[in-house]
Amino acid sequence: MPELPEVEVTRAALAPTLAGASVLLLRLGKPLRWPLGCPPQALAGWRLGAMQRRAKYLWLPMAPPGSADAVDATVPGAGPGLLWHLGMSGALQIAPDGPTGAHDHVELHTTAGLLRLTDPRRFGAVVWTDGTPGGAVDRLLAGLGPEPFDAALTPQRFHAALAAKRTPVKAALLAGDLVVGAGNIYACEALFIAGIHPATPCRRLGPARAQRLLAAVRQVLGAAIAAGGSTLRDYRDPHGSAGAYQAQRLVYDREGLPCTRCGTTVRRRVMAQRSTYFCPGCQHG
DNA sequence: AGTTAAACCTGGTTGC
DNA sequence: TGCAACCAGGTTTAAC
Repeated sequence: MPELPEVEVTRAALAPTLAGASVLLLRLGKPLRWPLGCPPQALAGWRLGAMQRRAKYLWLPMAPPGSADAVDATVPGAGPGLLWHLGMSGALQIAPDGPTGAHDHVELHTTAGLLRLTDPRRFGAVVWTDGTPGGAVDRLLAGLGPEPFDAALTPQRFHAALAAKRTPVKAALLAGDLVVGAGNIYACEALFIAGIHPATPCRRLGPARAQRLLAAVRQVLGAAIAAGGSTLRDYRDPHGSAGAYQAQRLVYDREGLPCTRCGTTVRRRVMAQRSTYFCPGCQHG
C-alpha cells in the first residue's frame, strides 16, 4: 500500500506531535512481519525524538528515561529507536481514546496521545533497536538504494546504475536498487511519464532516457506527496484523511481505457509479479 | 551472480 | 445466494 509519498505524508504529520513525548505503554496485537525485538514493557518511560523516513521505513529515535535533554535525531538505526514499516495495508494514526479495533496491532501510548498502527494484512512491522550495529534494524536498512530527492543522486550516477543492470526497468524500480520509494503505482506512473516501456532492460537506457526517468520519478513522487498520497483502499494519513493522488493517475489501473497522452488502449501485464500498466503506443523499449 | 517464484495475511471483488 | 478464484500499495527468503 503505502509507497514513499504515503510514508512521507505520515511522517510529516506525526513528527511534530511525537517529538518530545514519552512512552507510557506499548501494547502489541497479532504478530506482524517481524518481531519487536524487545519486551514491550521495556520501552516505558523512553523519550521520543522527531520521526524520520528512509525509503518506505519510518524511524522514531528514542532515548532512555532520565535525562531531560532532547532526543538526538539520529541517522536511522544509528542509535536506539523504533523502525516502522506500513507494509501493504498499514496506516498510523494518533487515535482518540477508543476501543482497539480488530486490525490495530500496535498501540504506543505516549504523553502526546495514542499512536496506533492499523494493518489488516499484517505485512507491516515495528522493530526495536538499542543502536547496536548488526541487528535486525541494520539488516533491514542495509542495501537500500539512494533517496529520490538526494542531490547526490545525479542523472549521471543514475545512468551508471542503470547501465550495470539487465533486468527490466520496472523490476529494478520496484527493487529499489536504483532509487528507493517507487512502488507499483508510482513505478508505473514514472515510466509512463518518461515514455519508457516497463520491460525495457535497464542497460538499454541511455543518458537522455535515464535523465528523463529520474526526473519522472521525482515528479510523480513529489506530486503525490503534495496531494497527500494515494488511497486505493486502506491508506489514511495520521488525521484519518484519504490521499488524493489516485485521481491524478495517468496509467495505473487504467487497463482497457484510452491512453491519456496518445489514445492507444492501455494494457496490463504482470511483470515482477505485479500488475504493470503501460501504453504500448507511447512507451518505448 | 542474477533473476524469478513462493511466502507472509486479510478482505474485497468477480465470475460461475 | 454461495462459493471459489483472483486481486491488492511490500519485501524477504528460498530456489533455478
